[in-house]
Amino acid sequence: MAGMATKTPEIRRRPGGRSARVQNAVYDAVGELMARERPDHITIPMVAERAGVNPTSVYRRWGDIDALLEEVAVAAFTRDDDEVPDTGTFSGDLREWALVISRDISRAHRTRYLRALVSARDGQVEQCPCWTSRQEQLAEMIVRARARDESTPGVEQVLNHVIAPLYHHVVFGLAVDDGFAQRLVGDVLSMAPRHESARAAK
Amino acid sequence: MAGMATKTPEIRRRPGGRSARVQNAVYDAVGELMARERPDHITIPMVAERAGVNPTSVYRRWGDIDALLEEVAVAAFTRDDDEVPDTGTFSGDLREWALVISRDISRAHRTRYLRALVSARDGQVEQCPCWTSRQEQLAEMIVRARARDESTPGVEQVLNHVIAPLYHHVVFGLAVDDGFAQRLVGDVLSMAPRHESARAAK
DNA sequence: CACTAATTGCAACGAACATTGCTTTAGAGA
DNA sequence: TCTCTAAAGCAATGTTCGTTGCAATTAGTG
Repeated sequence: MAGMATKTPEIRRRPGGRSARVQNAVYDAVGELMARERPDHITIPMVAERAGVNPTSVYRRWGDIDALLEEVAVAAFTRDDDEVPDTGTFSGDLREWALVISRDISRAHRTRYLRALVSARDGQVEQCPCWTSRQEQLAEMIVRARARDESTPGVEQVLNHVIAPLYHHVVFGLAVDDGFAQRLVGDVLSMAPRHESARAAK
Repeated sequence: MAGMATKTPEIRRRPGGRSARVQNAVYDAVGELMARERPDHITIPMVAERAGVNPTSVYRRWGDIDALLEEVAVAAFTRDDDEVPDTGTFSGDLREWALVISRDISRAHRTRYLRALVSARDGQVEQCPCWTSRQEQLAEMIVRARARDESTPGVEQVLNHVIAPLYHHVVFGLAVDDGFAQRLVGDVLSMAPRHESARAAK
């Protein structure tokens, strides 16, 4: 599962045909298996059988199970259906934003994918589209708040004290509920803002 | 790798004999392999060969690779050589404590074991001895500080805003250095203390 | 409608892993 | 020292995974 962010989600040469059907079947099969099996116990014959596809096809197209899982994981995380909250106050924005993220990553299959990403990577996990998009959203909220002359924590602080604890809890199997997210937001809002460069604020 | 905290580190029936030699050889082999191979690519024949031991012995004693990796991981994390800092002030204690932990978990093989734990678990990772001992240390520091009439953040806050970010960075492959740990401590010290029950403070 | 190229399915093969019955070794107690 | 027994080694076997050559199918193109 190496090379996560390097592979561009290129369009298949024959989008409407059998290739696409096979790909979808395989994706679905992976999704179903991820819901009930540990990632490192998933094999290509497994997904092939569940997808009603010949294992050879999977081997040829993806090479090994890591590449396949990686591709599906990226696909699962890379959808930008989420919009940046704009409630009028930074605390409101942050609260809503944290809730969305918290509910998102605490869904069962999401947790699996997260863990898969972690265990698969030798090096950096970040630089995945999902992460950078989150950072950009946060930066936007902060810029807007500061334009309103609000005092806000820095990007790094929010990442460290809201995102990190959320992900930590999810990855380590601890409970994550709305209250937890809210408490984190309350904590970070009560922190003294640290001076930091505006590099992350685009 | 399920059942982490359930297995007590029982004493082998023949501590001085061949069993112990085999166990040590296997443990060492796992350690070496963990340093250069992803956990889910490590097989029993691999460790057996490197340990100079018959694979059958490993199969019989540990059952499968997950149980073996789990046992070694616990052994690696379960050593209470760390003592609680006592600098006279809570901020000093916390700083030192964070540094020790930060340096500990950012060592290469430590990172591996952490990731192995994460990917191995379906349920909770916590309740491993290493975690609870950390919590107890923290609680002790807080009790001492409050006995000196210092105002401190709660146990949960420190866990969320110091431990969680540290582990998050390690697990996700981001850089962790002393400065990072220090910044986290600074942040949490500047937070408004939240009222919480004293359940964690023993 | 036919042609061409890509992709899938099929089948056979080799390699690695996992299991089991039996033998041998070595530590512990009498 | 001798005996006993738990654990390790050995060898044979079954299973699953991964690879490869070849035929069949399918989707674009003229």
